[in-house]
Amino acid sequence: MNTFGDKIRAQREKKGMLLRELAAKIDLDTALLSKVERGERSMKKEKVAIIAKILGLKANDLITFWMADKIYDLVEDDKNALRAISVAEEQIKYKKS
Amino acid sequence: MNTFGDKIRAQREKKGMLLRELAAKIDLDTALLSKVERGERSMKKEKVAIIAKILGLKANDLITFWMADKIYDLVEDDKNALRAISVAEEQIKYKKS
DNA sequence: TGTATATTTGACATTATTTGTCAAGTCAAT
DNA sequence: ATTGACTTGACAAATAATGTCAAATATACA
Repeated sequence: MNTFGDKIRAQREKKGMLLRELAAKIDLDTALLSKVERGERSMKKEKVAIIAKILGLKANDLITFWMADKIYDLVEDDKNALRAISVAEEQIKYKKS
Repeated sequence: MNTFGDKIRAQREKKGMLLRELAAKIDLDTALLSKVERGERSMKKEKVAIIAKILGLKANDLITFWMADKIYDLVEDDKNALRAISVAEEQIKYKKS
């Protein structure tokens, strides 16, 4: 799953921006950004808000997709994935209360 | 959050097993197992099924808690945690279909 | 065709995080 | 005060994540 990469690629192209242009703006190697957009690599969380600003996307949305991809990578090959997600959700909800 | 550690400590004590006994059986340093039980450290996923068998717990349940803790650690300090979990859940469900 | 530009690929280097180890420490019971 | 069980903290080793570069590929088009 690569929601995050898809989002930024779509928005970058919508803005008519080159991969290397965006890479330069966020101080990331072009090759790495290419991999991030295709979901082959992940990028550091602290760059997500920066890229959101440059692309004119909501930082919270982009961070959400970034985290969702991380969660997906963590559990995807396990049959207990949905149960684990559900337990984690309860833990978060409990913490909030 | 430390569901996994709590589960194994509770079950170990229920069985009257010493920390170092369990540690020896699963080939883990006693100090490390102590930290795992208290949630200060995580253990490798491949040891989870082994420890489940020794303690007489269902491996799938223990793995589920182990993963839930991992997800929790990943998102806990972010306000988008619940949204991210929800997106990941959809991704898993979508993949299955 | 062939050249220019954009992106991708793969191998490798660097850095960060996780996992493991040990010695010394605490604590409770005797 | 000695013993046994566990904990703590500093450090080491192993693994994973991130970054870099040069070469490969692809696409447009003169």
